[in-house]
Amino acid sequence: MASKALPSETQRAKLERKERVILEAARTIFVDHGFDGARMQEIARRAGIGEGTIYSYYDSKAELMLAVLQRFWDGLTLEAEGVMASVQVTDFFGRLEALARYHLNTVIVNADFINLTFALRRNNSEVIVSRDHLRHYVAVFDRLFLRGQDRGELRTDAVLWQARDIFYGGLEYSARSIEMTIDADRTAREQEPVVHQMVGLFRSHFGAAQGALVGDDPSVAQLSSKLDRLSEKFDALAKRLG
Amino acid sequence: MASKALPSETQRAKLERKERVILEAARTIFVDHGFDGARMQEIARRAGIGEGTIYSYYDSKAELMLAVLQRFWDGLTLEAEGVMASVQVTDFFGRLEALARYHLNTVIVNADFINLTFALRRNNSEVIVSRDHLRHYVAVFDRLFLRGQDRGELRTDAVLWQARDIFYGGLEYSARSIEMTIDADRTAREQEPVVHQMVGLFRSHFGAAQGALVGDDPSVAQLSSKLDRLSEKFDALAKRLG
DNA sequence: AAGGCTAATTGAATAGCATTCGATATTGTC
DNA sequence: GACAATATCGAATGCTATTCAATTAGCCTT
Repeated sequence: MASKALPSETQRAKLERKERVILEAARTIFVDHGFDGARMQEIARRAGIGEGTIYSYYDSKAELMLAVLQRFWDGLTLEAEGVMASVQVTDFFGRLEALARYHLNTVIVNADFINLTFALRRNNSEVIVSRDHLRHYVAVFDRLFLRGQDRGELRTDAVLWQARDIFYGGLEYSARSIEMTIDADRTAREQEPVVHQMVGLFRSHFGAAQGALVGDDPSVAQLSSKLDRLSEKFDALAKRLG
Repeated sequence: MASKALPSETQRAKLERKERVILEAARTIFVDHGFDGARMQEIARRAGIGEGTIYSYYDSKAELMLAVLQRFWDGLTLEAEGVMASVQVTDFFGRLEALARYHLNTVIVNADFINLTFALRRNNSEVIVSRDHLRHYVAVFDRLFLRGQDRGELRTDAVLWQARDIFYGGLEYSARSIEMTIDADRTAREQEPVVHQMVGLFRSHFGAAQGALVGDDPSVAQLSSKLDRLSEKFDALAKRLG
């Protein structure tokens, strides 16, 4: 029985290793040539196996791509969680800043890949990308946000998914803009302003009263000045009383 | 000469009509089946012409797609400009709301198509989608924003492209979320909250001091309670005075 | 350790599709 | 009406994902 389990374990390990080799090769070729530009022959050659062998691991090119994407997003999720675990600050906005910085940079570096995620969606009507990996990835933000609400740093009436859409949507679009201008006017837009912009936006729009330091919020400034005036009147009256 | 120009005019018109027919057919097939799923044969059949004829109008399937996209975005731009022209309100936030409502709805209705825009980008390394039509489209927002700054409704230190990325990025992501939940939990997320959220966000984050009226802002609530306490103290003092 | 059984691997054969091209039809000019 | 130029056609081409019959490697039994 032991002699049965051990070789089978080895066999499994071998298959898994080969699977990794295929995924690695596929990833490289897909990134270099895009989905349609990638040749199954080249992927097979790079993985050091026969063309047909790939099809005993994945049913089609699209599914292979899907597996590559799955791996990619899982890696990102792990990295994002790592960032959240290692960042020193404990307040919501500090952690949000770290996440925003990580995400923006990631999106810029892996732009091709992220585009492929959405490109695949429509390629074959049969194959629709499972959105689970995306859900899993954005869950990092969700946890942070809910914790922020629990700790009273965020408005309790703020809607999670609206905030999430602003966060990821804004950063993704910014990444696109940054890319576009880099090769358009050769004037690279910087990432840091985008990060700070996003954090500032969360502070002023989703931040709770007590924790928020909304120095630049005009409506607060307005009320504040009114309050100051009232305070002055009060002091004047108090002084008159002696 | 006149006899020369007139028939040539007719001929040109004829060709242009045929071109429109091809584009119309291509659009339908692309929307139905996606880029890879679309068969040139089917497009030809639908347009009522031979397969090869398409290639005397467009050099390749990708370029045909490009032409379809161009037409699509130009149409959207015109519509968006129409919305801006016909909306009654003149203040920035009112107009922004109209634009946001139009854009969100458009993105949801034409989701497939908009995905195709970005999907094509990578398909063949030779064919890279011209981003001009996108630039043209977002220019509607740009004009509105700059006008808002001129009129003193927006902070003058707000950066146009950052605001633009938040606006379009947030709405696009929201559209995706809305789509996903519609077929996931069958609980349709509504569009209106997203629109109001976006306008509120612009008000609190990009709005100039004087114009902002953020009634539900908790930081305001906090100041308000301070004001109440001050008011009580005031009343107490006044009573002491008799 | 040999033999047999199962599962994995291979690459040549198949099939689907965009694109090309020589032949055919249409249009415009005199 | 005939000639030139232009537009149209769809069968032939070429490229590539996918299949499959043949071959090999792994594992178990005796």
